Amino acid sequence: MALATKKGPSAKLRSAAFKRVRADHSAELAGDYVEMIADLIDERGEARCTDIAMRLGVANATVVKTLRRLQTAELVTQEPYRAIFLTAEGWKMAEDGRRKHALVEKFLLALGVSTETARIDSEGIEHHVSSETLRAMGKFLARHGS
Amino acid sequence: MALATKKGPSAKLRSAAFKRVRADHSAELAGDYVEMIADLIDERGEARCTDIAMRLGVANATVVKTLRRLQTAELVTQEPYRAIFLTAEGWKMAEDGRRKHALVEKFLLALGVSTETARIDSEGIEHHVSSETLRAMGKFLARHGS
DNA sequence: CATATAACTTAGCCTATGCTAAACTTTGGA
DNA sequence: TCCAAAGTTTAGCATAGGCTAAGTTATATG
Ligand SMILES: [Mn+2]
Ligand SMILES: [Mn+2]
Ligand SMILES: [Mn+2]
Ligand SMILES: [Mn+2]
Repeated sequence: MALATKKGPSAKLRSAAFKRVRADHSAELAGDYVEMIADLIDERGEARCTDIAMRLGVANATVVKTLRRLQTAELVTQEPYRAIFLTAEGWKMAEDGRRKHALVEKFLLALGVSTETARIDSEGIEHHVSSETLRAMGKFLARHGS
Repeated sequence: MALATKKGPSAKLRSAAFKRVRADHSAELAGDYVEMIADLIDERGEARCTDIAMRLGVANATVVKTLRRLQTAELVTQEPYRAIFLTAEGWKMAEDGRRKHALVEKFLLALGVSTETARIDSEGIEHHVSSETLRAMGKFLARHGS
């Protein structure tokens, strides 16, 4: 068959995209947690398991287990039955995440979607936006949107 | 503390975003598989485990196991040691996915990012774009870009 | 100041998604 | 034709991220 076989990138290059997605996803939960913990500390002075569980829409026990991993990763500290704190590294990750998240959300708004949709879609999209794309979104915002 | 406490959406509303992300993620693998199977069938006449494993960058056994789930979900059919086929539902999902994926990728290009970055970022972003955002991207493409 | 309630933790379970190693089929060449 | 290589499947393992139910600690209030 002498079909044009317009072939895309090599298998090697192709797999790079999926590897990036898998890497994004394995960093995602940690990013959302530290961002939320930072928000809770700023908003109400402290972050507690229950608030995180509420906001994420998962069971309390799930939060407890995840926090253990974040402790191992040196992103948070916690004494039993006490509030949760961020390490320096945790704060850095939270702030990077907030910046990126806010930019993506503002970008979607500037693109013309509703407040609700921007809020919801940005929660997933934020984790897959490379720095190059983030810059492009920033430029768009500078031209259009606020 | 009489801080302004500019509070965002209710916890209930907030959790909706994370629930959407979790739902997106649980649909994601199936979407990527059927899209890739459709591509392989179109490009080379048939889809085999090995090709999928190569392109995804995972082990063969992982693909075999995932295909079992997709069979249960009635998205693909397969006889032992034979090529993989899509059901009618599988083709529909593949085509919807291709449309969305292509639009997101073209949108990123129109936004000004490189071919490589558009290809890579769109692989993750496509799964978190609501129909409203997709429409907004379509409008942007109509104005700018090709 | 005692105790009921709220918050937190533990235990035990599940599914999805990954891996390696070993076994089994298919198939193209010699 | 037959057999080695390529492709496929199975078995067994691991981790992440969910859940419920039951136990433990802290705390607010009567
Ligand atoms: Mn997020
Ligand atoms: Mn994602
Ligand atoms: Mn896709
Ligand atoms: Mn994808």
